[in-house]
Amino acid sequence: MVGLPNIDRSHVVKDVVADLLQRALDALIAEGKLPLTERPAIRVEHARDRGHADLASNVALTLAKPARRPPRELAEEIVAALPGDDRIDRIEIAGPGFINFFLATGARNAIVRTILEAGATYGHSDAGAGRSIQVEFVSANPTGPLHVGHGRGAALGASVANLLAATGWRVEREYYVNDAGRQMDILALSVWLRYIEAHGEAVAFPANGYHGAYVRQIAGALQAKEGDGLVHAAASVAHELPPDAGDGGDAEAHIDALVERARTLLGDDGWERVFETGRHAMVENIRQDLAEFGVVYDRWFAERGLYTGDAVERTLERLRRSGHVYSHDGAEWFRASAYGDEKDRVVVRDNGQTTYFASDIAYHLDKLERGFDRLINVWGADHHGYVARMQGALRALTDGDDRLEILLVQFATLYRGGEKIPMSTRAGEFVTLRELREEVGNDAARFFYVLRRCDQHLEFDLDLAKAESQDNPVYYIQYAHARIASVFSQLEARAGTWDRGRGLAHLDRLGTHHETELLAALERFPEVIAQAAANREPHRICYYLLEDVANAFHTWYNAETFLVTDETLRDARLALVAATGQVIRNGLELIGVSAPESM
RNA sequence: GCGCCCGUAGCUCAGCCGGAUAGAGCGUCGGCCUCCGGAGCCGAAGGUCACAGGUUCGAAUCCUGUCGGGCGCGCCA
Repeated sequence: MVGLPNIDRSHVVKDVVADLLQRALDALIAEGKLPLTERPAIRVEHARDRGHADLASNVALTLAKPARRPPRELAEEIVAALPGDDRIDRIEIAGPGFINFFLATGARNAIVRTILEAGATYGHSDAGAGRSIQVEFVSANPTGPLHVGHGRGAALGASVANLLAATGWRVEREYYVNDAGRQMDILALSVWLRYIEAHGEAVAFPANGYHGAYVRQIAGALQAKEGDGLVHAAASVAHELPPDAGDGGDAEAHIDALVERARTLLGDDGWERVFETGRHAMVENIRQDLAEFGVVYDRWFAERGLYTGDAVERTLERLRRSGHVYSHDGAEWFRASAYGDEKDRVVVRDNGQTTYFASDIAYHLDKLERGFDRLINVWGADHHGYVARMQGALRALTDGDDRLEILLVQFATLYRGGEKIPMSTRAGEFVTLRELREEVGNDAARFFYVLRRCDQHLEFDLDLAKAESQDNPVYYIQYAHARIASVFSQLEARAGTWDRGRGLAHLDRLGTHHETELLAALERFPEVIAQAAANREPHRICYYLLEDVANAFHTWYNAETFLVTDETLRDARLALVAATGQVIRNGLELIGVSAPESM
């Protein structure tokens, strides 16, 4: 993916205009008419309101101050110095000093050829210049199936990764498997309790254990692998444990004691086999779930690996040496407050155990050592309290370099029949990603998840996502694509063929209002991708496809017949139809949604 | 109490590295139409951009404060 070709943009009218303005300014500066020391950056924008213009520039406004001239007067002078171009019909100066360009009919037609020639790469660019970037996302603890909240992180992370790849970054997608903590011990314990329960050794299930049905399934797998070799009598398991919450005790103390008991009864080897069965089953469950969702990783990084080696200790030692970690009150602290965090954070507890934060720093040091130019983490918004310390740690490890970016994803709420679906992790009310996918389909799920900005709460309307009507935005876009395929099969049914060369040779036959609108939308695609990638905002792709492309296409389709008898006109229109299909496919690809030929 | 995110049309949301008369879909109201692909097409009404200051030639957009909503503030993971 390194060295994506530089795309020739001489056919993109917006760039043509920017170039003309640049030349006009250069000329004025050379003639001494503009007292500017540096060459100003030119900005040309698509006019929001077509009544104003097709393209507009505010250079005269921004230059007014440094040039000490009234903006309108400046605009007049720039316009007078503009070289001619037959793609521009006329130029006006409006409002406080905008230079408005009205394009000649057909000025944008050349984009059709560009799109058809670039095909699947149309819209891509090389802004990333082959630099490397790692996107770490989802990274849910493998203690249960993914739920709908994780789905949003998955859809966002995958789409952002695609956007970066499309803009010339070398992207690596990674899942950090938190398989080393106490929660994993509790999963192993839960599995084992269900396993002995299936052998008639029922122990009261702990309040803080994992109650989900999937635990019994894993217990079944354990049974298949181990037979009854790991069964212990219920009485020996429950013997003299501190009381659980239901018996007026402390749920945490109870379950920790149960874990210890299981370890003792099973021995290191037996415990490890139970643990590994649970870990493996859950990681595979998640991997499979995501793969079905179209989310595939380059690497699954196991937290456990940090402990089998000396990564955590090595990281701490490095921070101690550089003075970022100090001892206090029997614990060791990372000097997070030096990097804008509210306070310093413990990395080694007074009992000698390292904290989760310590292994997270070690993990991120590992990322740095792998040489990524940039790192992106996608986190649930409930983790925002960790942003400052994590970025602080990264700066401490890189001498102040700001290489880690964290995208926080707000919560998603599901609605069915206008009613909010309650979402707690309590058994029964838990909505998994798999259930959601099965109900609305992968396409709708991927689309709705990234439809909103990630820092916006998401109201996910299940009924709308399932609707086969044009109210459903995914359907509306996919329908445009299917319609395009249908136009060509319709042509075939009438024993006609599309002469692509003739179409491209007669693009000047395009020029109606609807065609011009559609052409303008297609021309904008590379900018939309560039901006979506730079801001990590895949929702822009959704809105672009929906409001700019699909809408313009449907409107055109409804207004005009493509399959006319005039062959040059027909072939030119079909070229535009084909180009539209290409842009829709490319856009949907970025957000992981399929582009069906028929629906 | 402190910190982060968000307050835009009746509803759900775009627009936010400052730019002209703030947009879309749904809903509401009024007209057409059944045509390559199926309730579709065209149009209208509807907004002090939460509020108050500030910066600027120009603010929904940047800064400060207030109010409202969400989330987070362990030697938990």
